[in-house]
Amino acid sequence: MGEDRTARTAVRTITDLARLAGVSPGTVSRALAGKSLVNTKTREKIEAIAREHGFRPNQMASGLRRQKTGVIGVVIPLGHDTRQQISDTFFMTLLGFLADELTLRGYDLMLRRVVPKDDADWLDRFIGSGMIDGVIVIGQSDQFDRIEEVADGYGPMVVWGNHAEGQRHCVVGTDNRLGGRLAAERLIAAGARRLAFLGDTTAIEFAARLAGAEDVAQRLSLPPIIELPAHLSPERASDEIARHLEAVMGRIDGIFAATDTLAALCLTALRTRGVAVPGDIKLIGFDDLPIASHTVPLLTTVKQDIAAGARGLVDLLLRRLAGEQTESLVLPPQLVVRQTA
Amino acid sequence: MGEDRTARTAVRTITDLARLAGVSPGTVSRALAGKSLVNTKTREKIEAIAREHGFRPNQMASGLRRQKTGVIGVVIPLGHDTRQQISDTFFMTLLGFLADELTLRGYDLMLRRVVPKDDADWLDRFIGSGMIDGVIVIGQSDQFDRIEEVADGYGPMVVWGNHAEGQRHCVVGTDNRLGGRLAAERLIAAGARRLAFLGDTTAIEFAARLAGAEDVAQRLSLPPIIELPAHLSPERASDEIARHLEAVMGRIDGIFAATDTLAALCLTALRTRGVAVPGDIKLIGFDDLPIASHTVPLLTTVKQDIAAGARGLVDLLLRRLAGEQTESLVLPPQLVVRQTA
DNA sequence: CGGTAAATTGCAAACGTTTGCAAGATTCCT
DNA sequence: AGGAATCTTGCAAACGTTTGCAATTTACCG
Repeated sequence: MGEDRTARTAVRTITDLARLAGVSPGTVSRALAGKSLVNTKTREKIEAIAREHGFRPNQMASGLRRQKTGVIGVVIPLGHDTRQQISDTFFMTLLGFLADELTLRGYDLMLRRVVPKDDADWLDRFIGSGMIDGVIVIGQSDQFDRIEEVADGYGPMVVWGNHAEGQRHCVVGTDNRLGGRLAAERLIAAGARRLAFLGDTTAIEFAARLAGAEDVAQRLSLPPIIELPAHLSPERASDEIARHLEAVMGRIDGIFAATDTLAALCLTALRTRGVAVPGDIKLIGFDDLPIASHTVPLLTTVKQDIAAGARGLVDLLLRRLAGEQTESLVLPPQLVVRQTA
Repeated sequence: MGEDRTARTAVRTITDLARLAGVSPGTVSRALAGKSLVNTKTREKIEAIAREHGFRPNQMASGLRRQKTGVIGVVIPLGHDTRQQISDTFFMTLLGFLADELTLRGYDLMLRRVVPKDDADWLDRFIGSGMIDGVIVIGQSDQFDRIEEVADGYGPMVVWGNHAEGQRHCVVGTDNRLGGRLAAERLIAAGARRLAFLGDTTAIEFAARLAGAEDVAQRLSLPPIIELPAHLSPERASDEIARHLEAVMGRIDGIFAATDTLAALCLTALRTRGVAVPGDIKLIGFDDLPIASHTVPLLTTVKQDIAAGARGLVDLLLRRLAGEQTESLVLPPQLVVRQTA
């Protein structure tokens, strides 16, 4: 009964709590904030009451007053292909690591997926909402210019993506060009000479991967790499891949897929038409997603260190929040040789 | 130059904007809210100025005043196995669909991953933060009781997971028991008689799947199903699976894996030891993740409709926010026959 | 014990928005 | 033209915290 009575007293606000403790709201605020300006005994009493009633301060009010929210925005721009990242294991895994890393650093994560094409204002709207202290953009998609503009006037932003000479926004990402070189070199070491690149190069990360491969092809005076554009969503990609193979079969002996997902689809398509891998065609992917170690034959690929990427993103963002100027962070990819090349 | 001057006038608050428009803040608020109480001409003028200066109202302040934030919390409790869901494609895909669905309905998404073991207070803390209007819990993990308690005093919560007789919290999920039946029936139809279940049954969803399979085994007077517990993270699971196979090989001819991910690992392990699938052992998974259509041989599995699940979660939550009482939603799983059984 | 320094508290004004109420301006009718 | 009805607008009080400043209490010292 007595317990009932105390439990019944709803104590939602710091003022309720203050009344119960017989002090002023200000004191309660200070006590809960753990500042040293309040008497130890008072603090303990207040903490006890707070615990007993399960009191939690309203973060909205706190955020408004302090002009900071403790929330980091994470935004995934869905480019050309709206359905793109939904199936994209890479981005989702990165998101998982980001959530962990941010939690660890005491921040909450607000997720937003946007379609820039329908909503030119996507980035400013998020930043201007007053809900977030900083923003992490996952993937530049085709929004490089928009991001550059924003970066001029807004500090606490870090982007996952490709690093270009002289760009103004702070980016974390794999050295895609180097990755492309590694991939091409591996294909060639495995005996391939006439290469194709599978993937849509309007995404600048992919373009950079192709460029790296082309570096190698040129250096060795191989024929130019054939581009085979493909969407990332499995439904669409399957057809596209089939058509591409139809067209180029016999003229190539090595395929560099922009993504493990594409590589896996490609592998299936090749098997369907009875093409031996790596016998007739060598194949290499990118990312080293779980799927790469489940295909038959096992997929040779270029690994991105996703956990390190997430750590880098958060680290740089928090340093920028603290007012620091930060350079971009370019992570080295790593060749993982399995069976397809 | 003129443009420079106007652009320079920082207009962050509704009051700034009011001053520029020569009206009171209240009028600006009403104009921007699109209420009909303001003169068309005034509204247009205000909207023009707002657009010109890229004004966005502060959502924190708005949220505080209106006592609603337009944000839905999504929380993933990491149970027994901390690293669990990070690699779990299923949860991540669900999250992606949730993000889409919430955006569509005009809500933002706040993501939190918690380790209940280290933080008994995880759910109340999130709810009491004042930052969210409602919460979606992805996966009951081993927190069924905690969730039940909270459900008694807090309406706007919907949980992804398993539905049990007479439970008090509103849940959306696949009929796991039925799924288990479908799986067992398929294994048996393919010729298996001595079944094993691969997965950790302290997760109640998995327990229900096993229960469904046992229903069938009992009905047909087959020997009891052998349990092979395994973690979900690939690193740990591989070893565990290898050990399990070592122990039971020759005594079973059908494996029901709790998850496609486990099934894929299992398939690899079986190939390593030269066991023919489906020749010597039939195998079936659960979920129908992308990986299921990339293994060799292709994985037979029980499909969960993730998109429908996300839609259901959001729909029920919004109805609860509107004050409605809602029943749980149980989705039918669907057998997808491929090559492993 | 008087007096100063330090520690502790209360007061009240912010943070930026929304909204009930009432005042002022228009419109419309007779 | 006079007055009621309807539109528009402004005023000011919230929403729940935090924090500078000042007032009060306590501790300390000679």
